[in-house]
Amino acid sequence: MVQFVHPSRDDITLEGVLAALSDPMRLRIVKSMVSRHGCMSCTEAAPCPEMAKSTLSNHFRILREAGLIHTEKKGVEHRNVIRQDDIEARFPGLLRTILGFCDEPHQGKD
Amino acid sequence: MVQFVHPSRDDITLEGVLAALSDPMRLRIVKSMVSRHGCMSCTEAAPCPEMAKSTLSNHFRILREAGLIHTEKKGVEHRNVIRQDDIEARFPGLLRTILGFCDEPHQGKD
DNA sequence: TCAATAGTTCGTTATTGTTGAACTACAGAA
DNA sequence: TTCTGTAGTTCAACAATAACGAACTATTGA
Repeated sequence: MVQFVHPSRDDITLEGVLAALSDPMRLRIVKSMVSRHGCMSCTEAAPCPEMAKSTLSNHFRILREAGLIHTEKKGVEHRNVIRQDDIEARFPGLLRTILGFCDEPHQGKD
Repeated sequence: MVQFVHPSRDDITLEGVLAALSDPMRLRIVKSMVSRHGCMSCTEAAPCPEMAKSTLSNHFRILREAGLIHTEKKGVEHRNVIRQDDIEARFPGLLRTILGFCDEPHQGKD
């Protein structure tokens, strides 16, 4: 089963986005997804490996329901993409501004 | 007594600011303080009159400890000012960007 | 079919938010 | 000075949310 809830562009709220990004772990998840600019599985985007799977899953659900990421099933894993266009359309400059201030996590920009 | 805790400019963190602003009530408090651009007592800046004093007090404490506002005692009330310069120095454009998206609360800009 | 992998859901525990009541601090009046 | 009213804070209780491990589902490959 596992139905993914994705708000439409217009249903993305400022409070929702800020609340989702107010958690350091989620901020790092989003940051690495933006710098990668492509799909990432939940495990790939995990900010630290010792985090419980259930906690990670919860963070992705929050990001998803805030409209920050789009998730779809691809085989055994979930492919997550940042909804950069939607966020930009809704709150121009917001994501860029916020992410510009947080430190690079570890991504190698291969 | 009542010692106010104000982080120094450098101790203001992005997560702290985002967490403080991720609450709709606090967002409205900050918004009205910015548009007023002057001191406001806690009661003046209250987003809705039916909110419990203790809740309001807690919101102001969070904003204060996040470095968003500066509070000082003035007679029987507390004068709160937004630390716009500090936030701007630390995270240029952040406050302006965020506040630009949230609706005007009610302030009449007298 | 069986085992392994990627995530989700559930139940428990810990942390945080909300509220009314009691408290502190100050201002003005008597 | 003392008394009263006002502005906020602190405290204790309860409610909501977050983190975790364990059990579960779905898919892949042997």
